[in-house]
Amino acid sequence: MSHNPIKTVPEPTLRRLPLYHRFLQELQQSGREHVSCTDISLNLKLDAAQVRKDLEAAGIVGRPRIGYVLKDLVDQIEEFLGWKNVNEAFLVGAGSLGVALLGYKKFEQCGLKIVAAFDTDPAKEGTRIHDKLVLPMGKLVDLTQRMHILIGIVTVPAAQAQEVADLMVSGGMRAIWNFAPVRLRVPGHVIVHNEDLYCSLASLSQKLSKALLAAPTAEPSLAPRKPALALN
Amino acid sequence: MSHNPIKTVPEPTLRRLPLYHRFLQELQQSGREHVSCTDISLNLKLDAAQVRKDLEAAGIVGRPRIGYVLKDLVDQIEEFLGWKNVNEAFLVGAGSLGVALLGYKKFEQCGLKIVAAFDTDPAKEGTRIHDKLVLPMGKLVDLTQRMHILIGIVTVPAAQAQEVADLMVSGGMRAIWNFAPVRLRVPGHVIVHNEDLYCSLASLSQKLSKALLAAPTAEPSLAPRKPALALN
DNA sequence: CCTGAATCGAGAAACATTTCCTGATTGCGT
DNA sequence: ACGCAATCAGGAAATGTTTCTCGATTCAGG
Repeated sequence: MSHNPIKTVPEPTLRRLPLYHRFLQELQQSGREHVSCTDISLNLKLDAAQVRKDLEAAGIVGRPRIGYVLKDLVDQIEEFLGWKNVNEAFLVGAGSLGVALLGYKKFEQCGLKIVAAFDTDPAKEGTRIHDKLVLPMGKLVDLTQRMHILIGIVTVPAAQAQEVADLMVSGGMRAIWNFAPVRLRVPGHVIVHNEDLYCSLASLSQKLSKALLAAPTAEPSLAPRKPALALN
Repeated sequence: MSHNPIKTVPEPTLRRLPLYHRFLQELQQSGREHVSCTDISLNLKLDAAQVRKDLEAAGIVGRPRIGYVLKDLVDQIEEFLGWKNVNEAFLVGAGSLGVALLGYKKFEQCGLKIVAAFDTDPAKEGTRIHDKLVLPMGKLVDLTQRMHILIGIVTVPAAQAQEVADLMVSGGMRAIWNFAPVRLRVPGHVIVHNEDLYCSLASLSQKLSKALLAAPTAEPSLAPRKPALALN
């Protein structure tokens, strides 16, 4: 692929494709053969035109009056998202968040196989979490290199995140999924995805504040509220 | 809604404001009094004009040549995001992800106080996690009503998420922070924020696939790779 | 007090995304 | 075989977001 045959796909589209994928898989189990954009849009409460454009962006074509062949569609979405060729990943930071991620079985169906975890805590060294071995930080760079691991998942506290990212980069990783609330500094060839809960929360709380100003109480609940209560 | 006095702020802006806030707090600790958009943009690698527009959207004004008064700026961002008046929240699903969220101490500084957790597991009932009481599901609706809890956090498996959301809504909650990979169906007056890791992952893996096609190997690492290794 | 540089502010332009519209294709029922 | 309705496709319009440009304001230095 010399001169970019892959046109860049809008981020919003990328984030909707998995939604379609999930719904389509459900549909498949109910024995359907074909599906139209309208079907998808109805289920996900989106605009049908948008669904069509998204699929178009992923290079998927359908047939008038029929829609898309369900099986092919699921396949093509997976292909497009890169979920066919599974990438191995290391996770650093075996705290509760890390443990939670290690337990997400379906990541493997989405092209992500977490093969090991790393942590500074010597007590965790050598144990297994969700069947994945926990190793000491010292081995991170070496193993990343040897095993050609391309994806790193950062679930350490903010203060250590940059340091961990540096190790990942020096081991040759190309993508970092960062759950720490900091912006990592990495070389240009490394992709960083920040999963910053505080940013999400900001959006939520601002919208709630706004909504409460507009309509302080929800539609009156059927049952009258009982006296308030303190929890201790 | 009568006539909207609060102009709607772009979602991207809402998600950048916490970034500014975090950087500004650091700056504050280093004793600075004033800050310019340029300072912020340099640190976060954004466009200065964008920073200015974001602050403008939040209704914040600065002074030419000086910039913004650091203390006021931090205050105004918090005010705008609704982080001043703390909202209480219930978390449902005390699995590892739930436990992780219960441990995020800084949520309180961002207007979110998780006051209790709920879980179906009787073994967890009555225990405390990060100092928060775990209660049985049966008490969710009643307590939500009595305590006027407005925010619910869903950290249960996908299969139970809708059911939990229904309970939250029936108790009078107005906002749901959903970590389950499903799209919840809720009445129009309820705000839902989906934290769907699979959607994030899709974006990451697609970009990585694309990047690997363009440049299969990173800049050659200094040390030659050692032989690959299997982990077991 | 005047000049210059840094900075905000506000509008214009460029760009991205979503929504709308129209036309072409296909299968179904008659 | 023929029309009808469902559906994709592709372009146009509308909307939203980012980037650019220029003028106004303010402080610092001579």
